[in-house]
Amino acid sequence: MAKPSKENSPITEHLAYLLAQANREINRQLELRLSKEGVPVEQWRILKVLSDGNGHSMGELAGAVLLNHPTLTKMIDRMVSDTLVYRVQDPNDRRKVLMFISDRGKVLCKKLNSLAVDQEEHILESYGDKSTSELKRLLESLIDSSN
Amino acid sequence: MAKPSKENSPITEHLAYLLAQANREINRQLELRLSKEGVPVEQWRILKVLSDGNGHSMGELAGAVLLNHPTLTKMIDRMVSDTLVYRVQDPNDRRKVLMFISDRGKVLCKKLNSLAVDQEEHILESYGDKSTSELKRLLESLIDSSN
DNA sequence: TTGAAAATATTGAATATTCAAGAATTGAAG
DNA sequence: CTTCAATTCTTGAATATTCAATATTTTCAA
Repeated sequence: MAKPSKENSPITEHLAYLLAQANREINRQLELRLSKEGVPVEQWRILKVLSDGNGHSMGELAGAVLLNHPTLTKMIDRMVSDTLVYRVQDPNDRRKVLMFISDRGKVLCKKLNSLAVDQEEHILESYGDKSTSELKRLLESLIDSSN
Repeated sequence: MAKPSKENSPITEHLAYLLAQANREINRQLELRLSKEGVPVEQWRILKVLSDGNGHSMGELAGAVLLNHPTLTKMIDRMVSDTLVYRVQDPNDRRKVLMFISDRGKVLCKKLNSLAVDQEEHILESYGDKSTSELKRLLESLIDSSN
């Protein structure tokens, strides 16, 4: 009898595929909410990271918001035009640029946060409290184990 | 005393962010393996879906491999140039195009499958059998509950 | 049967992302 | 000190993706 082999297993059983599918779906829902303010998900992430009021370098930001460096530069250019954030040269290391959130950025960020909370609550309802926190735990540990 | 509010929670605690991060990491690893054959992840998915030998319409494929329609068309154009797949007009509904995998495509798909299995095994080792299957179960159910 | 609406796939222009190279600054070895 | 390698960010060209419009075929109501 044939040994059960993974080589023929349908793509829908692969972890990589399930992650892509779930990510796509949740992201789509979030995008839909944030589009009420005309803001892409990445910009919300940027604002959220900067909303601690501290300066964050481009490299740091790129890692935090899951964008590569040149893409981030260009997105930040747009956000600077929209006066949501601003650049300051790091006085301690002039290779670096420190990004700060503006007052306008803070106001927008608050609105976006509440839209995002709406979504999380919607997930909690349809998916369940228990499952959600368990899923988060497992994802964190997967990310950990991948470094 | 302050009511604990989600509005200030760091971005790293949002389900959408954890999914994006995990997806990014696992996808990066898979990309790295498949790059040995010079094939992007999406093309492997396409080959895998087509490897049942049946014809699949573009719309069906687009859904299955998580690409939107025009992007898929252009990727298929490249794969046709590489003689990995070919188009046949659906005789029953001539609006549709049925995609088939070629012999060359099948050979490549086998190699890619084994590279992908390598990765899944690597995950099983570092992350654990139990966690992996539990994570898959939760992801499937999240995807279900989102429809 | 006919004609309007829906479904399917492709195309081209607009937009976004990525890769490779460049500019500026720092670190550190000799 | 001086110089060379490493770090950080930006830029421009190449590539890829997306949006809107188009072409073709089917469906279905009148």
